[in-house]
Amino acid sequence: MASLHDVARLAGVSKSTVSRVINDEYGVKEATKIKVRRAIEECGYVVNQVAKDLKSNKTNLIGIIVPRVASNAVSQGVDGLSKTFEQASKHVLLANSGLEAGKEIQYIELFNQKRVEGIVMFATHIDDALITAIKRSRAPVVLIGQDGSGYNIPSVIHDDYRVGYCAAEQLHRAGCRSVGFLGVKSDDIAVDRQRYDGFSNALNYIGLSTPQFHTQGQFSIDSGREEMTRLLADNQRPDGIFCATDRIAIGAIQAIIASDLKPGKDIKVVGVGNDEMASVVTPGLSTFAYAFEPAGSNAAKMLLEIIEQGRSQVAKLVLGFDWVPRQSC
Amino acid sequence: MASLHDVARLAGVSKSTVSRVINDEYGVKEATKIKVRRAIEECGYVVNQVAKDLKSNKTNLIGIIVPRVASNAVSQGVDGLSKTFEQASKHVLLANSGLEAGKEIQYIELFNQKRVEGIVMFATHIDDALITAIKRSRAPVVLIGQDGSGYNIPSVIHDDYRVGYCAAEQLHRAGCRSVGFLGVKSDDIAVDRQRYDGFSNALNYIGLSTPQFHTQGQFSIDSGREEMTRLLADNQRPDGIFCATDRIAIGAIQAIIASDLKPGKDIKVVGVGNDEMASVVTPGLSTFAYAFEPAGSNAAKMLLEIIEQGRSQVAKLVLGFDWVPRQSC
DNA sequence: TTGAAAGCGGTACCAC
DNA sequence: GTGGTACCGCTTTCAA
Repeated sequence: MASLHDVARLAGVSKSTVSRVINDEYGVKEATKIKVRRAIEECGYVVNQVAKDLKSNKTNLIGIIVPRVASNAVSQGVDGLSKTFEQASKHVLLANSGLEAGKEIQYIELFNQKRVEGIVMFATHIDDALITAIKRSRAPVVLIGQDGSGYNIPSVIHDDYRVGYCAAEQLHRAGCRSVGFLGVKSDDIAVDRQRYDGFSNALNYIGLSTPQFHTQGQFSIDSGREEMTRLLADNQRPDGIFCATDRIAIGAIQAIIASDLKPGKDIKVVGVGNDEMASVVTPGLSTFAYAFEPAGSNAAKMLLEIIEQGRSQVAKLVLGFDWVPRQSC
Repeated sequence: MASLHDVARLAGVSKSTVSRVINDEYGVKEATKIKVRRAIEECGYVVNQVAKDLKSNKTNLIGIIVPRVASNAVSQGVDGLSKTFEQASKHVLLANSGLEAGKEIQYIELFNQKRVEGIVMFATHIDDALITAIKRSRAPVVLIGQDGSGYNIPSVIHDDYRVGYCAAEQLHRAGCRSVGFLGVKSDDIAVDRQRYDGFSNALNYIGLSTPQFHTQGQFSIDSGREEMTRLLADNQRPDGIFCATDRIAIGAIQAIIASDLKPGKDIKVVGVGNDEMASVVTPGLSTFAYAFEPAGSNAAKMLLEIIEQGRSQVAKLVLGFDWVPRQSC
């Protein structure tokens, strides 16, 4: 592959001159410019950004770590991130941990070797190893989805506690007296713990009894259906359920229908996220719309501020949500 | 940031020795190894991959260009790509063109400057400028979603012609006599042209009349609903419709219901893709399941083969699909 | 077993 | 206006 040196030889000038032409610097005679441009064309020269990055000690690179791409929260978040970074002339390295433990940490190290200027990570959980890895990282890290601000890691999160609280209020307002929670594994603070706590505390405040149940399934329609089927078979008969995600809620609705009960009437159902699916199921799923793409663009802005100013004014950004009432509650 | 040189000074050895220790090479005395490792620890040295890449003239980098991430086809495809590349120790640069014309071409050039070893592109259309840019690219390019094999560009596509053909057969088998097509803009060869042609030719072969209509909307539920509403208002009364995508089909179903007709009975509806939404709408949407993640992993394998062998055995990979019958047809 | 030095492809300072 | 040269951080002979 042709280098500056080759171009210089071909044009009969020095590397310095070629460099000047390429970078549109002042003080090069028009005639030489033309010579050089012809030489560039002739040998198909393409700038070597690797060499430039080394020399300038700057990569304009941002690393993004995701557990998987094919999820509403992540794919929309990545769109928000990449658009914002693109505007700031940053380029994006994408790493997919595939939910394998330890992979995120490897990627943080790899990204530091690649001299990224910052890292955005979609977190599914937080543990000590991860925190240590983030602390060791030269490149600043911003978290999306889980709150790391307690460990001094800037984070963009959704208002998971309050969404649980509001869910209880909505179910109560709809006349429910006996309710439960379909959650996920408990090390997911944002999705399970926070939403459950908000829900539970609101029930308490309202004067209803604590949740009848708190299942711990997966992030899928199937899992929601199975958990709900099991509960109904167990003779659990709530009049309202709050589901940690819309997919779980949709599965629950299917189970309710399969038991010859009417979701939205016999049992009210509330989800979280406002997945597009929520708008097409029957009955329509009442849910809380989360701002997934803004989560990405805000995280990007925070990270850019940290990169440019050395620190961010905001330690934690909590995004609001909107209640989207449909037929299920 | 500490460099080899700093470590060497701290350990009282030469850069060469430090390099040997870092890369686990033979012939370094145990005692020196220990000295060096302590020095590395002490100054928090992290390998500079940029310098390594320059020196070795190898980046292990792959560029991926997408129109957006938040789409079923793309997000699943990217999962397939990133998993396969990860296994081959390649890293992924992600560029989001945001559907802006010309952006893809800029990214191809940028990726070449960054010395990526190959590029995968999710194409929404193909034009001369794009083909020229791909031809000029040093890094080999593999297309996903549109067929560039006619221009000698390796491509992974779905069997869009045949899906149209099968859709006609399914509608016919379900008793339809008068059918139409809800498409997208016609420069989308794969999604509009191919599916329509297969559909139309099958009708002809079967002995039914050609499609009553061929609309050109967007890739959205709303667009599908609007087009179908307009058709029904126009006194079009097909007994079957084939929709270029599941979202369009879901919109159409909504419009049919809003007109007090029964989708799946008065008007049969068939989609393409097997979006998860198709399984949760009522009536369930009959559709063809596309292999989005395999599209990604196969494209990755093709690209890796080209990078390693210099060329690929396969010029074009056509992925099959499965008929997923539900209530809408 | 270790070190000195050249070079990867650029940039930038200093001469001429 | 243009060229020579040192250097960014690493690897890799070649010598010692």
